[in-house]
Amino acid sequence: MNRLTDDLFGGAPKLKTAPVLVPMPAPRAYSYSVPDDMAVEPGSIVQVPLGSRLVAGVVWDRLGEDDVDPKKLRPIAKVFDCPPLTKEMRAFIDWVAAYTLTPPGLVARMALRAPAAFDPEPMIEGLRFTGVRPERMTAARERVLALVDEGFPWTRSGLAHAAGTSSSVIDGLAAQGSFETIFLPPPPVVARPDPDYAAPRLEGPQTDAAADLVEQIRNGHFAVALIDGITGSGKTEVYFEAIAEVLRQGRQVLILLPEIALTASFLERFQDRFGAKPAEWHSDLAPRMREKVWRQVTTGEVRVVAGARSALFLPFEDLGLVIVDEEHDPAYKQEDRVFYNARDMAVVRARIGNFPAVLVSATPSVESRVNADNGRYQVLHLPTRFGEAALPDLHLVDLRRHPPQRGGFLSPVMIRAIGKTVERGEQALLFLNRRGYAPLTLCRVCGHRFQCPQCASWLVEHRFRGQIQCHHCGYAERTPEACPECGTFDHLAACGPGVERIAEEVEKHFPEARTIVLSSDLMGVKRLRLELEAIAKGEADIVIGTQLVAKGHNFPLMTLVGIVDADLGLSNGDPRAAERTFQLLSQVTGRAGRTGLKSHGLIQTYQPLHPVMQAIVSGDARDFYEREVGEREKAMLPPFGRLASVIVSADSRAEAEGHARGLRQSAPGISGIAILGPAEAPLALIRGRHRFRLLVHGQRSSDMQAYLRTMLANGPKERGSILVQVDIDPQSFL
DNA sequence: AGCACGCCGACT
DNA sequence: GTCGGCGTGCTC
Repeated sequence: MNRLTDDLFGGAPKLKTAPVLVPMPAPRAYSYSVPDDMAVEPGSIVQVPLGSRLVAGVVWDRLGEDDVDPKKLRPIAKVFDCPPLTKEMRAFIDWVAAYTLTPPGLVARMALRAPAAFDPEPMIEGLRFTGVRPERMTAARERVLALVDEGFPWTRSGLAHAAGTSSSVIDGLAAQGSFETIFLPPPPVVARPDPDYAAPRLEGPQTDAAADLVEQIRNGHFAVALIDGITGSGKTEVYFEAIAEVLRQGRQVLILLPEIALTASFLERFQDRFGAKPAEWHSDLAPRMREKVWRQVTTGEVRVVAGARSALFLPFEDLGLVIVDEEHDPAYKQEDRVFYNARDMAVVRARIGNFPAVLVSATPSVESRVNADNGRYQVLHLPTRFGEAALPDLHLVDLRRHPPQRGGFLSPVMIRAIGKTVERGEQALLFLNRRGYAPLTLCRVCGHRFQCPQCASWLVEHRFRGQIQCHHCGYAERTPEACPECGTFDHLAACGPGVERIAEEVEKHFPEARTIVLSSDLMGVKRLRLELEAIAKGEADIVIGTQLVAKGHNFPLMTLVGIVDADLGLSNGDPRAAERTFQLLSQVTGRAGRTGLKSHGLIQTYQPLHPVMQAIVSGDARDFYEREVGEREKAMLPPFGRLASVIVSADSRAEAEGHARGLRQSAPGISGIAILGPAEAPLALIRGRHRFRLLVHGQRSSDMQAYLRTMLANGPKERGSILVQVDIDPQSFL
């Protein structure tokens, strides 16, 4: 008995029905009738009428309680000729939906993000030589027949092109019976990677780590490994061996990367090892390519996908391994529509599929570190650099002892180091994680500060563009010449540095040096790639960059890395500030020393004793992580213990901050407040329009609720805020 | 989420 | 007189 077949009419004629997840925020699947001549099974991808339009949906396992009026049932329009979603994929979608409190239809929609891909790609028309030679021979015909003699099929235009003729020659031969038309399967988007294409280049601890991973793959069960290795230690080469083993088993592999790390150089590295590129999956893939990749992933034709977080929802035919590279990267969090952290959901995907997951980072997230300490993850440690690479010498520059000149932001120590580097013909990288010229502008006459009219943040001056901009909401206006408050001209003062201002200072000290600013607002991705290539070739002496210089690219001549303001970001109230700063500074200083040249890092700070600075210069982060775990416990951030807590949710960070301020004043029993984005998975307990969560923890949750009710009742922005008391089990994703 | 329906302001 | 803004409500 087909369990999808429900007898809705007692003795009346039987009507086949099926539950279908539709791309809509309904709490459960909808019922559709199945035409007599149609066969569906759980996982079938179908087209159904919904309101006035046709949408793609998935036949689901169960309907749940069903009280829908049978008269409302509409028939499934068609079943796509496409492999059904596997049982694992369906279980994954249900799990993610339940965990993130997202309607299952919206999660399923993420797996169907390739509009026209559900029907098979059309076959390619090809020609094969029949052995029949034409009565009359010509030179052009001769050339064509010489090519086809080997018996392989050709496309009509391909053959004409290869023979240097027009396609009418081919048509003429076909009319003589020289060719038969055959249909060829569409070409694969990428060639099959060969696990034994190039021998692995492994040494020392890499060999053991790779052997451990291969062993895990051979066991073929769920397990999580954390590759914890410093920059340049060869982490990629190690997980490539795990991939090779999965390929030998004939199963598929998913490599998750933060979008920005999906570079040509990564794909080339993969190709060097496996003889073919992985298929790419990210948001700006051309639609046609997107469909092909989706299709070939479902059929198993594509064996390895390298993708951004959304690739996690691709319906693999037989996934056998998931890798999460740069697992600490905040880009894994999706904070719109469906809120999830792809790193955590990758672990869930592996558990449901009963295969290994590998998390990779030079600076693991505190969450992963805790999971490793608790024995949930196996740690593979790579403590040394690979090959020629040597770690840069790192030194703190105490800005209290070596202050910059008046009006400047670079310490004399830093300026001397830049000078020596440039003299040697090497490159210097100055890192400041702040776009624009100055983060705050004020009037020296009346004290007016330029503030965004739409939100509350300061307007940032962008001198190259002649604008002042809000980095929060995107508001921008031309830089005014006079103070809008008191009308005074020429008395507006720029406060604090941005990369543009550092460039100005550098140009003053080194007028002959070739200086370039790399900032996301100054160039598109294409332009950026060109600039990065030019820099790698030595076409710049001093590079000044924001966050985007932290990732990926290697600069062989880069022997000095200078952090302009290492303290930036430590004081913004984010409970993860120290961890983020540590990760960012590690990445940036890791840009130096990738070749044999001796390299240095100078870190300007007012807090040389801060644990982040100590961890960075000592290269030993153990104490730092231990401390961070303690701080997290105090702030009640995941992934710790089971807590009785209260969560307030708000529509914006500003609103959440307002609530936090109010709470600190009005509720003395509070022991911790943390403001979280919606993808903090274990806290994904409130849905709706609310975008930020304020997790408040106190001695007694009933007291907390009372405080919160009072505060929200009196607050000016209470609209849309709700209260929930919850028990959180932050480890529940395992 | 998407789309239709519905009720009030500036324009061919 | 219409085009079009986005508020409200519904979809098996």
